[in-house]
This record gives sequence, structure tokens and C-alpha cells, in this order.
Amino acid sequence: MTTLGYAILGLLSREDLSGYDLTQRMAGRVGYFWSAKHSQIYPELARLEDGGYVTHSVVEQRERPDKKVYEITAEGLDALKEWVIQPPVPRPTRDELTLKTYSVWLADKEQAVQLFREEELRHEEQLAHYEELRAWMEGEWQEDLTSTNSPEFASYATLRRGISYEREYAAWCRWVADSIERREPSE
Amino acid sequence: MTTLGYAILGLLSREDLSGYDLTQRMAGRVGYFWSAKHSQIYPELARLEDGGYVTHSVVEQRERPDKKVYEITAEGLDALKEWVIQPPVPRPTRDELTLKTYSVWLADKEQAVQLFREEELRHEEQLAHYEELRAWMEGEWQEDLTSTNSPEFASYATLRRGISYEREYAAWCRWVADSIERREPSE
DNA sequence: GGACGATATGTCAAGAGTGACATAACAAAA
DNA sequence: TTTTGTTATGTCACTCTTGACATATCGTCC
Repeated sequence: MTTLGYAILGLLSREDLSGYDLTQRMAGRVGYFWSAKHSQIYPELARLEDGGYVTHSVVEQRERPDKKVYEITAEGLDALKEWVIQPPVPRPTRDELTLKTYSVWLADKEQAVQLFREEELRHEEQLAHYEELRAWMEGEWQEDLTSTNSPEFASYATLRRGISYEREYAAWCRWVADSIERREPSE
Repeated sequence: MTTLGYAILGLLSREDLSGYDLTQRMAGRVGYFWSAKHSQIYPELARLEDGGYVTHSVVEQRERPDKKVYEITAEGLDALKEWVIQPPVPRPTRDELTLKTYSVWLADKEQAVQLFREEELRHEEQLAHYEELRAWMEGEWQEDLTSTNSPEFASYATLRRGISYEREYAAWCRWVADSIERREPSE
């Protein structure tokens, strides 16, 4: 089983979805911690069905093309539950901006400052979006968030990770930009 | 040019290195923001040399097997300088622990708490290591860090990113573990 | 009727990255 | 003398992931 397989099972454990629906989720909702394109999702669904982790049924639609709606099986749910509590396999992080920073001493100061200001803005915008979502969740899901058994709590927990990540990344970009500006004034 | 190519150029802009040396760097020093195995590095060096970004000379050693030491060319340095100030191509982040968190509502609470405590520890140990390095740099490189033209400043800046990342990740793990423990006591 | 956009499902070639395999020089220890 | 460990360079098959190509249904707008 691939990690993508578990990502799909995680979505199907909450609701039945088509390959198209899964693609939307992978680009949006869960896209900031796991993403995939439809060209990877469709073959993976076939493999999951082959392994008995999901089943599908064709749903005929009148106002749209027909679709295959996938449902997680008992075996699929068991596999997912087991995977969740296993320590994650350590993956190498690859951060291109930090890599660029490693060579920033070679760069034109003004252009470097601009780069980090732009990235700061990107992360602050993402942060603002997450903070909106957070406010909405805390209002709408008040009761669900009192129990960690709810998918709502799980979604909220991942969002808090996103918020923390974006806030720190933006702050670091600001620190780098400020450092260059202060130490090399108008070079 | 691949990102790995620029990673190699970034290392060679600081000092001449062999493929073996580069492999050590990619596993250690810069490994927390970009990493590669020797099986990827050797072919990439050949491509870089083909493109005129690096040259190599064979250094004969008496106490060890001979080695090829690579040196960055003027063209290589130009390419690196240009790349550094370009906005990074947005890569999808893939975080397996956050993905597991998305399905944590299905998990046994005790085992889930254990998972997040273990991960918290991992990140705190990494953080402690980085903080040691930081103290050493701030002491040893005091003068170099006053100018952003120095490779020392660049190394210091990337280290601060690592510190910020590990600190926040550990804090988030702690928050998740605490949440599960408080809201589902001894279930 | 035709064009366009959203919905819907699929394949394929190519690149990035890894683990395993392969070879060889040299030192030190058994 | 053989073995073990480090240094050193390389290849290859395989997996993961993406972008491009391909096809088809259905509604709406011109």
C-alpha cells in the first residue's frame, strides 16, 4: 500500500466519493499536506479495489455524465486504522527557498529582499485564509471539537498545523528580509 | 537545470568538492532542506560538466583512492546567482504525520497519544541539536554575521529556518497529544 | 447547430528520487 | 593472509509524480 492509497482511504472513511471528487479534495481541502492529480488517483483507485480496500458502484446522473462512487470496505477501514498509529516513515524535506537562502550571500541585496518580501506575503495570505477557516470551524463545530473521536476534530488539528507552519514561515521570511536590509543598507 | 543541480552549485560556490564530499554534505549539513544520494549526485555532476557549469580534475591520493574534485565555472556561478533571486516554483508539501492526523479520529486514543509524544520527542531532539549549532555559530562567527555577503550568514539563516520549523512542529505534536489526553481520559 | 465549460474517466511518456548492485583502492586489524 | 571498514565512483531497475494527450456526457449561451 502506498501513502496515496491511505490518503484516499482517509477521505473515503468520511464519505463516499468519485475519482473526480477525490481529485477536488486533493487539490483543495487536504492539498496543503497531501496532494495528487487525477492521473495518479484513478490508477490508485483501481489498485485499492483490486486489493479489496474499496468497492465502487456506478451512479447514473441525468444532468451530468455518470460516475463511479467509491466506498471503503471493512478491510480498508482496518488497514487505515492500523496505518494511522504507525510512526511515519521519515521523508527528506526539500525546501527550495531555504536552498536559495543557502546561496543568498551571492545575490544582489535589493532583489534578495524583494524575493523574501514576496514569499512573506504569500505565506501571510495563506495564513489569513486558514485563520478564517479556523474561526468558522470554532464557531460551527463547537460541540464536535470537544471530542477527539470526530472527523471535525481531526480536520481542525490538521488546520492548526497549517496555521503554525505558515505563521512561522512568514516570520522567518520577514527576519531574512529585515536582516539583509538592515545590514546592507542601499548597497 | 534541475534543482539538484543548483544545490550542487551552491555547495561548490563555497569550496571545491568531490562527488563523495557532496554526498556527505547532502546527508548532513544541508540535508535538512535538500538531500540526495550518491546515485543521483554522480550523474548530475556529469550533466553539470556537460553544460559547462563545473569542471573536474583528478586528485591522486596516497592514503586513499584517487578522486575527482569539482570546481564551479564562471558560467556556473552566473547561473547560480540568477537562480537564487527567482521565486521558487511552488512544490506540493507532503507531510505524512499531518495526513495521519486527518484520520486520527479513527484511532485508539492511547496509541495515538504515544505516536504524537514520540514525534514531539524527535523534533525536540532535532531542535536541541540545532540550538547547539546556533550557539556555536553565534560565538564563532560573530563578525561574519554582521554582513549578509558572507556564506556564514547564509548558513546561519538556513539554520534559523530549521530551528523555527522544529520548534513549531514539536509544539503542535504536544498540542495534539494533550488534546487527545484531556478530552478522552483513559478511554 | 456549434462552441464552450464543467463534469467525468482514463492512458502514457518522462523526470525525480531511491535502494540495490558493482567495482576498486587503501588501511588496519585479526 | 584474509577480512573488514572507509573512501571513492558508477549503473540500473523500480517507484512516485506530473503534464500532456484522449475521450465522452451534459448544460448553457450565442
